[in-house]
Amino acid sequence: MARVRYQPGEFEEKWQARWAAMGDTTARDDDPRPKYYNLVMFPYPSGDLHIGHWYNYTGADIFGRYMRMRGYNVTQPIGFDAFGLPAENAAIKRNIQPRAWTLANIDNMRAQLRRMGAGWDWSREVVTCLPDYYRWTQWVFLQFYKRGLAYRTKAPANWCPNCNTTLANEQVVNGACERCGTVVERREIDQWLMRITNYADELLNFDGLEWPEKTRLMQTNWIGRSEGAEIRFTASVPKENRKRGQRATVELPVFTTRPDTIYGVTFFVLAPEHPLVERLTTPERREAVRDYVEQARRESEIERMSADKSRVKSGVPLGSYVTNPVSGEQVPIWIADYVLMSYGKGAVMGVPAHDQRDFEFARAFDLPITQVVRDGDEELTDPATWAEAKTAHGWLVNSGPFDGAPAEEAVGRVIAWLEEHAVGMGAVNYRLRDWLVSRQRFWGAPIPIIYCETHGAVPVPEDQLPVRLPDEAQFKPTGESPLRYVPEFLHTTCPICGGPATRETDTLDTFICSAWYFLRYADAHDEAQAWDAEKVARWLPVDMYIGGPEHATLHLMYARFFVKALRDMGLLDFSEPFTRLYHQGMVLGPDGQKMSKSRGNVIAPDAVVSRYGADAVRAYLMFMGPFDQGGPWNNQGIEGVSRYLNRVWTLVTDYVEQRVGGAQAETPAGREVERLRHRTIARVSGDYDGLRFNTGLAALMEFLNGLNRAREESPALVHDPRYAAAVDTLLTLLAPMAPHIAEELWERVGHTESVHRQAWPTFDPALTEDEEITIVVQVNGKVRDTLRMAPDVTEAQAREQALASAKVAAALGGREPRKVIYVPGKLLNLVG
RNA sequence: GCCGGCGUGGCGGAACGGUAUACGCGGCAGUCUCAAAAACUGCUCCCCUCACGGGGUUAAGGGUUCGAAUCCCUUCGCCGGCACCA
Repeated sequence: MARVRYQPGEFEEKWQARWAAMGDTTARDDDPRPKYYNLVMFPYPSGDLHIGHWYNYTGADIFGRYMRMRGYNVTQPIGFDAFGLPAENAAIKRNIQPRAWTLANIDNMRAQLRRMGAGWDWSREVVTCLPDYYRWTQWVFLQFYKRGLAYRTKAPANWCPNCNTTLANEQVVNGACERCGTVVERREIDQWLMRITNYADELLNFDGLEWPEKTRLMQTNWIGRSEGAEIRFTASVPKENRKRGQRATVELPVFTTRPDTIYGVTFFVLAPEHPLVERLTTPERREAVRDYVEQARRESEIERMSADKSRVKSGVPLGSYVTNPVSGEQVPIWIADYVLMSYGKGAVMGVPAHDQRDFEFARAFDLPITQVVRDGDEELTDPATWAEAKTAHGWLVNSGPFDGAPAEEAVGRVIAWLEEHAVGMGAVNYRLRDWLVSRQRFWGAPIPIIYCETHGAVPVPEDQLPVRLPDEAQFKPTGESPLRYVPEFLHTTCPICGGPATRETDTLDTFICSAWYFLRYADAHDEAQAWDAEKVARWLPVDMYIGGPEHATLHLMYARFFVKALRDMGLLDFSEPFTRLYHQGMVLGPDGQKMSKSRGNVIAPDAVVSRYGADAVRAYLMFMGPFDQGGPWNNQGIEGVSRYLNRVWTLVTDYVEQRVGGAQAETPAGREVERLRHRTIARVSGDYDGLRFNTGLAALMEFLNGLNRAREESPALVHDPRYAAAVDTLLTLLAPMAPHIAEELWERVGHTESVHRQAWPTFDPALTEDEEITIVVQVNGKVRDTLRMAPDVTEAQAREQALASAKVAAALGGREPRKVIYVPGKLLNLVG
């Protein structure tokens, strides 16, 4: 008789349709069970779900299904992060509109997401490019604007000449555009920023969060908190109205982490872009300075991204001098591109003796080097003979009133002096910069601001939102937003005076859309407000967030900032969006390399799903290795997992066939089956809790192997109710990982209610142990024998048996054990 | 350069400080078959031994411990992040 084999194609889609009709994955707000918010990073609708999405979402779905069986009211919402550059680039390339391209992709990806068999809560779907979503993105932006957390300024911005837009600091990688790799330029333009720096300190606090250590560290380093002092140097400059001979004093503050080295300042350096450069330049230096500034502007980003950071320092003197407010000394002012306008005050006090970069600069231009810190009682040597700066903290020398101040105190004493004399203060500086959010592109949420000649920048009244994107635009590489060339969009009237006005034509960074989408999921279709406070209080914060680690300093930091700011506006009553965070690893191509079209090593999910079924793809992805590690795809690996599912199929269908007729009766073999069942429940539960799906599946494989062996040895097992329980447990434990086959077989076994509605099985710890255990006997730490004994064996009994063993006796060679280590139920070590 | 992570069979990977190599892949042998595929069974870290058995092995070296893949130190290699951050 031909056996009916496991053919997932025959039932997977049937169950997907039935589950949709059942509605179990649609979480109700009024469900009395405890809530569980199981979130995945929503996809960008690029066209197709790729294997990385499958990996991410399968792990999340297994966890969500598991939590549902554990009795939680789980929501696992899904949506689309639908604004962004690829749509616009596709529009340019194919001469279509971004909206049509995006919405078609979304339709396709919805079907692919369903084909995973994942328990999505479609009732909460959000699509960020639709007006009923971006209306509220604009509203959120205006709340930030009203409180001064969104502002417009003219400042140097990262400009990608290929994408024709500005970029956030976080989107610049090694001086190049994160998206296209083009070297980023600096441009002075008006732009919108979000005041994330207000929250720098609070963002450093991760208390109560279950986040990967690595991610917390990355954010911490990105924020880059340094403690030190602000010190105000002064310089004399010609008065701006240029009355002959009249001079004014300007302040030149610096930030330093080493105020204790203040007496070692021998020069002063400004960033080439520093606003006071021109005024501080003497006439005879004007030309050289202008050349250097020009050169730095042209080359800086390219040069600064070059790997060789030890390149020779460059710079030119301005011809003028600053006064050191502590020592009263005058030192020359230089500009040099090793000083960055974007960090600190854009100016540094040059202390070549105790800072390596200043040291190199002084060497390059023969500037004096004065030692002001000594390390213990060492003899002072001539700094001209040093190979590098002495950066250790120590005792002050050559430092006027501070001479002899010890390491611990020196910094504090100098700061106290600065404060007392009102020329500086203790200060904290951050590497983090405000978040630049305006993009000179079409396919984003329009910034809801109107410019009026008399009233300036005026926010669009909230009841007039959304500011709709026009249906069509022309895409030309002008460097300006295409919206500028849509007259119906551009021209409007001032909300205050009704006079002629123009709209802001930049759109918002898509990271704004994704910085609050997890709030909208709680109340996705509210037409009256961004979210209902009660619903958000019901569902937030997110209990589990699973997504890639590449967003550590982007989305994950922006979302934290948004939640904290919205909390301070009284719009939320919690401080952190994501309680538990988990990063899945990356699926590599069969060659162990990152998948890419050019390498030809891309695995298309649709193709493998049609060949092996969704369950096999899910299970194989999880079996590949630890979930946070990912690994190379192996075509034979999925064969193996598919074979396993086939064996499950065979075991259960055989059982259904063979149990017919015979009377129910316990068999001796049933005892071991029952123990195996309990042990497996314990293992799989623990593994699912910890997202260790690879070992969870290994346990399920061992379970199946054990059941096959037991039934082979005692065929009467099929009539033993403990075997029936084992079959049920196998399917129940498998259900989160391979939901379709589990459901199909569950029905074939004769159950009428979905396997996914079953309570997660419990286990009795007493039954997870074998009736007889193996005690390892070591002599001097080397294994010499193993003993089969009762689990409650005492040390004396174990010792007696061990000494009776010939192998042990031989190893001991007649000596008496000097010491005996006994680990109950596990091991006996005889030390001779 | 700085910060973090990781090195275990031919391969992916298991191992509360307690029998290293679970589970799977691949390979070898067998059952079934006219044959193949599928399915099933057994073997499969290295060395010595026909065997019984013994010795060795978690990148390399050292240390702590009755006992180390696991903890500590040094070196090498790979991966990720940051990078002239004052």
